[in-house]
Amino acid sequence: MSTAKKPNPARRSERSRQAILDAARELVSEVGYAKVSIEAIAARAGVGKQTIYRWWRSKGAVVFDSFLALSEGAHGEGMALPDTGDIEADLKVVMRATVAEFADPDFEAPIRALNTEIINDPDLAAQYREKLADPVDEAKKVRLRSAQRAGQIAADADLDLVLELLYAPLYQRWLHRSGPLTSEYADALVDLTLKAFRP
Amino acid sequence: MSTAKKPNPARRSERSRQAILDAARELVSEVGYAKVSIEAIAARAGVGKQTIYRWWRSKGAVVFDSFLALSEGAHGEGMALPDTGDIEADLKVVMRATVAEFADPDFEAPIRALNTEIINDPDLAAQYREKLADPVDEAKKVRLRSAQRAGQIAADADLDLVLELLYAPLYQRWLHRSGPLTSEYADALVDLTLKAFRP
DNA sequence: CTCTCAAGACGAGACGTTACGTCTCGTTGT
DNA sequence: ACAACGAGACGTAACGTCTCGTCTTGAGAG
Repeated sequence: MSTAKKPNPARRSERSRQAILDAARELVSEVGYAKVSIEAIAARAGVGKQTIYRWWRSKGAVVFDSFLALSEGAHGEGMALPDTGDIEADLKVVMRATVAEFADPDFEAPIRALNTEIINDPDLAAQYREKLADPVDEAKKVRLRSAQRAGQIAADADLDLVLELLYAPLYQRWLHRSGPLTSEYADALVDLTLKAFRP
Repeated sequence: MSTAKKPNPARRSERSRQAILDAARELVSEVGYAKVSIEAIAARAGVGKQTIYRWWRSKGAVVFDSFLALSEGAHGEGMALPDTGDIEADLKVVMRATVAEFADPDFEAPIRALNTEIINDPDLAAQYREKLADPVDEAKKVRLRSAQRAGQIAADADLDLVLELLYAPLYQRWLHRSGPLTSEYADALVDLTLKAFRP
């Protein structure tokens, strides 16, 4: 029997929750993830430390939630990929957009922070996949299935594998800073992946 | 003009250096990277804290060096890949070995710790590529060039791209715990990559 | 080639600081 | 009313700097 007393979520202060999430996001951008402390988040949010410890189990969880809140609401129909009937062209558009996104310095710090936490915390990793990665991947798979029906991709292709071949090299190059992320690189990945999964 | 006084490396105590590196490696295995402190390393090594701060600029740098020391000496001819003339078979052997390595719990903690540091410290990332990744990649490229001469891989293939297609999906799957790492998976990556780069 | 011997790296640990996570306090809001 | 709240005190841990003597070492003297 766990003696843990559970706070009542119904009485939770939405104002404080928002202030904490905002403060966390701001601080990560300003001083970098490693230098952010829970005390600093509490001070910036004008909140008692206990209010943070009551609802989150670590700094990583707070920061993770603050990022999650950002991309919420983007989970409607707006995330459907373009479908012109030309899978190569459509994928290149999407991959080039991803490259551009990774090049934005404003995304650099938060995404690296996110990855740092995900690597070391299986719980957060699961939450990340469930709330962020899986929905986005599913949207991409919708487009890939359409390509399968059009005979542009092998009908028996493992779509998870397709996505890995497309995105993992890009992701690794960015994470390790092991090479330039250019439009040409994005195009090359699309060409190679389509060749690998050609019917 | 930097006013920093530089310690004289010629007078450095090799005994202390080794003790620190050993202590760091042990502690990471025992309690996990996040919970390792410089004070604990110093205590375990029987060394003054200043001796650590004198030669390393952060905990990450110490731990990184301790891993680096492990794989030193493996940089001879012993790291050449098998070359039976059959690139598919040879790559599958190597990839299956990599999968097995990643599955070893003893490697789990150190490699995740290493990646945590590399993501957030461009300096360590550069050192990692120079001292570890590049030499290993070069050995793999030797085998790939042999395959190119044998007409098993397109002569104009970008070998860095070949390696990324092979390893990045594996690496990402392990890092994010987003799927099982099996021999079948390793084989699939080899098959797909070879198809993508077929002449 | 051996013998000094000062420079400086060393082990130990004190120091002030920061942040941790827990724990009261009154206060506020539902 | 009661539980979550803002505020902040508390003991602990580790930070990075610093000052002690002590021990090592390499360059010059013999």
